[in-house]
Amino acid sequence: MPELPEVETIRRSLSQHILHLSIDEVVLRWPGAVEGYEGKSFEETVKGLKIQSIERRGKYLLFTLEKGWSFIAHMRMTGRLVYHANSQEPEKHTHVVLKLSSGEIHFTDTRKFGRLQLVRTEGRLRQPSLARLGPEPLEEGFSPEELGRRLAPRKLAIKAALLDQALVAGVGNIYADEALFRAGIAPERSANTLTPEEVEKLYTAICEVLQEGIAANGTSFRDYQDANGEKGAFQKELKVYGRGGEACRCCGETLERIRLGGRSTVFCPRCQK
DNA sequence: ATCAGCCCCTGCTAGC
DNA sequence: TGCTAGCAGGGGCTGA
Repeated sequence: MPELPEVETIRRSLSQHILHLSIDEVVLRWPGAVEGYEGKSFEETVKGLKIQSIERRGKYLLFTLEKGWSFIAHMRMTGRLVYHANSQEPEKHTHVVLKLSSGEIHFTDTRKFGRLQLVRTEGRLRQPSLARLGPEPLEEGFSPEELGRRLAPRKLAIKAALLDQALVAGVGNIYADEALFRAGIAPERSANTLTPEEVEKLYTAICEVLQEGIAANGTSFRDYQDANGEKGAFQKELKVYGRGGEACRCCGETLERIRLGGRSTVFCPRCQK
């Protein structure tokens, strides 16, 4: 599940290879993987355009092309963007191949939830899903005070609140569970019941798990890999995610697994209050 | 405005 | 062994 650290790792690894290369040919093996263009097809529109930059916003990757075009990629659950220096046979679930002036990018997604969306560069940030994103947690503009202001009117479970991309961008199921464990906060707590001290702890925990996640090149729990096909290492650091029924690494208590916000949630009933 | 619940999709696993 | 039901989940959408 690519979350902020995984998407950032993909961005960095892709940037090593494809900046300033041109897209010579697009092979659309499953048309449902691309959306958002008008008139000419995705293939015709991006053909011949150079890739000028790759940025990240939340869990989205933003590719700026020439002539005022950009495309936005979202991996959702199982999406991968892998660079191959030499031409490769597409895998079973490779939906889009971008053949570049040197090498090619394969967009592969088993569950077909991921998307590439073509937009005009200047309208990109007004694109609805990007426009509603909350602050970048590792940049200026996110602080304990800001987090507290955003949690204050919310009555839903703090775990569900952290998954809301409008609250803070880029946190998903793995890092939400890990951050709540580090902060010692029970996931079912109503968001608006956190004390200022707890909000501060949560803020610190979110920043730490994301930074450590990036430093480890992400978490490869199931499918995730970066643009070089490399796995991450943060799964070794996970304290609660995916460990329901096992012993807490901190106190030995059996970790509980519940559903919150439609997502499986693991926490320690002794360490998290 | 907020929020719970459903849907999309495939592969894996538990259970019979 | 071979089948099916259940589960995994990000975000868009619907309806309360």
